[in-house]
Amino acid sequence: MELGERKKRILRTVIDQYVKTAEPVGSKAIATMIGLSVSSATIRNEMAELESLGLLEQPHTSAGRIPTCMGYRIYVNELMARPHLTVEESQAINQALSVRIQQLDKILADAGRLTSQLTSYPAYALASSAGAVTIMRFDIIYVNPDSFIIVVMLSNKTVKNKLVNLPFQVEQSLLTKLTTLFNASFTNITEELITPALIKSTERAVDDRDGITAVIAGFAIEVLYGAKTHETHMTGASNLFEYPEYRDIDKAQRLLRYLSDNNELARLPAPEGATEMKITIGPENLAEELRDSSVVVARYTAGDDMQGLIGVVGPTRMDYSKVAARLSYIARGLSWLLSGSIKLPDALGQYDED
Amino acid sequence: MELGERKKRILRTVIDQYVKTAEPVGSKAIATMIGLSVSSATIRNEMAELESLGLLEQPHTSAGRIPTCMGYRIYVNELMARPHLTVEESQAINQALSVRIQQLDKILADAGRLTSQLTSYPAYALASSAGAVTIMRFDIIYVNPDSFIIVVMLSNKTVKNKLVNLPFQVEQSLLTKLTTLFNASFTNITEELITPALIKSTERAVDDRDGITAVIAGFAIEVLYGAKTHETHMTGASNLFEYPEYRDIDKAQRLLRYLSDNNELARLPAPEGATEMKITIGPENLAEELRDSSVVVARYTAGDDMQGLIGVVGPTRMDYSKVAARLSYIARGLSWLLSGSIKLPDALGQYDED
DNA sequence: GGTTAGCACTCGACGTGCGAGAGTGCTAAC
DNA sequence: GTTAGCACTCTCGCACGTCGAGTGCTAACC
Repeated sequence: MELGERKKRILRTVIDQYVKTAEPVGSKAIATMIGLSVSSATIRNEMAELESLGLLEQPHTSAGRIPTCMGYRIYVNELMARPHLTVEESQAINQALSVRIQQLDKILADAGRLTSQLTSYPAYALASSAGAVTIMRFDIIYVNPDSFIIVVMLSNKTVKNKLVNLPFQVEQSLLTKLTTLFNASFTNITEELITPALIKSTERAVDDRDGITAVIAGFAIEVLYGAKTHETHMTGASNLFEYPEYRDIDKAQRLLRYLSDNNELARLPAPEGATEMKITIGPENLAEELRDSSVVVARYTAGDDMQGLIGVVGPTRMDYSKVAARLSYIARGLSWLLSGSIKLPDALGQYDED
Repeated sequence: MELGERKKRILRTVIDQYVKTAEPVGSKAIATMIGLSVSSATIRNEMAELESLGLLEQPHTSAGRIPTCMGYRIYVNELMARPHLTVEESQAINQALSVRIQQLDKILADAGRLTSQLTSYPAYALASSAGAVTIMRFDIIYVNPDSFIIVVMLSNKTVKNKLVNLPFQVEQSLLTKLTTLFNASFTNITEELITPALIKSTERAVDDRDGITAVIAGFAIEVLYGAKTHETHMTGASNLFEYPEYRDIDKAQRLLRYLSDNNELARLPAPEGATEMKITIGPENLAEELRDSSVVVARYTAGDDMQGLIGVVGPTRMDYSKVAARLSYIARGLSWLLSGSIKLPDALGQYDED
């Protein structure tokens, strides 16, 4: 697609203006805004051509023009300004992210909230582990005769625990024996390999008649199962209402319903290959519910196995350049934070697109 | 408030009907629905009186009547049917609750989702611990020379852990010494009592020059801090749009924004004293955002220290009797589940009001 | 005294028509 | 290639008239 310089300028002006006002923009308005000293009639001719190229459209005959999804696509790929964050903005993000080293889920929720606040669009964050997760080690802590704590460390470097209360007493020596056996037989295997047969044989080996072996094995299965599923967070959904495109209740409802379904969230578009960020505009989205919305999503990494996405959903009339810049910065911040570094660097660099 | 039998019957019919249709109900409709063989004119006279008592109102001169908040109050206190759940319904709830014994937060999220599904209103669940939480025991698990796991057990019977990776090596003997010391000095005290001085003196006692003591103490503080704050969950917000009273975008937005603020959720009405359930209608709510909505909330208990609320928010035109019955059942189910019982009883009993 | 039929009245919902305003496409001149 | 001018189109908001539902009131009835 080869566009003349002036056409590009007009397209950009239409988009920038439409993003701000949500009103179709007319030739006269552009003529005054654009630096060039040409009349509105000239602009009209250019706009008519842009329309025949499929980049602009008219909602009805006598209104101004609005960008089509293809127009946004050109804008995102070629035209969009790449605003650097101001010092204040990046400091605010750094500060928000570095407040407290917490569990992954809390960090994710915070990052989502932060993103939503900074962009004023709904934001989502999700984490998933790349490969199959296994248990790397078991520890069983004897608390008192009728309770103990199971601690397991997973291959993705997370630790889970469970407090078990028994309606009867248990010997500390049994727990010691079980610890050894579980570390020998239940580590480095996936959930499916924890079979009833394996549990039974372990039970017999320690002469456990109370089902304690089964309790521990059950916890192992539960933890492995939980690690397979995605951790998702969604914030700022009510921001949607700020935008006139969602004044239509039914439209808003459909999108909100879609976004509050965690399974659907996990299926949202993701950056491919080595790219850091992906922008999906309107009908480019696979999900029916998103066909007239856009998604901007950035990837962050957390150690070797974990990786996640943080994204923003909004109308196709989205301030792509602002959102992309902030999202990119936050994703990098998350990567820093989660790869174990304690402090954020002063500058994380700026947003570069695909 | 002494109402004649017929007036009560009319009020109840108006409310039942209005809850179903969201349309003002007229005298003629009532005359046919109600069993009594009286004409619409009689009903009109009765309704005029009910209006002057402040229990009904007319949205405009020539429409039917709708209940006022005071009308709902009377209904809830005196008139409302107490439907028992059908066997299928209670079985569905039992099954959903007993699927899997998980962490508290997961259970809460599930219970919220369940409530929302069963009532088709937005639901929230929150847990908070009654008294001050302290740490009851510390365990430190040596994993390898540069990492270890901290496990703490809290007075509210929950267990938290953290995996620590060090940029240097640590002696197993140091960790053993620290375990003893922390169990001696950091148990049974609240967050405020973990002072820099206490940390410093522990550090000196074990000759720790690498700051490992501070890491462990930091985790203790973090855990105690986290235990103080409320765990809140909100589900099914998009259900709100089912109801015509929230077709007004601004109204819906205000409520949604309010409900997505966890701090505000924690301040919602709660049952007082020994009552199990509380219904707050329209202007009875303190929060401005809830002035034209209603809240039904039930209490559940989990062991000695923990207690929580599970509630539903919707229009004042709410099916109070259905919601109350389901909520009560679910709250009891939660209490059972969280007090350690493995299996739900077949019947949890039925809803009794204050 | 409570109940009922009849009737005039009120008010919102809905459809229609009309004028204003904005912005366009086209044509002819520069 | 650019510009001014003009007729055209379409939306939006407003006013108006009609329709129907439901009421309040009055007078008659049991």
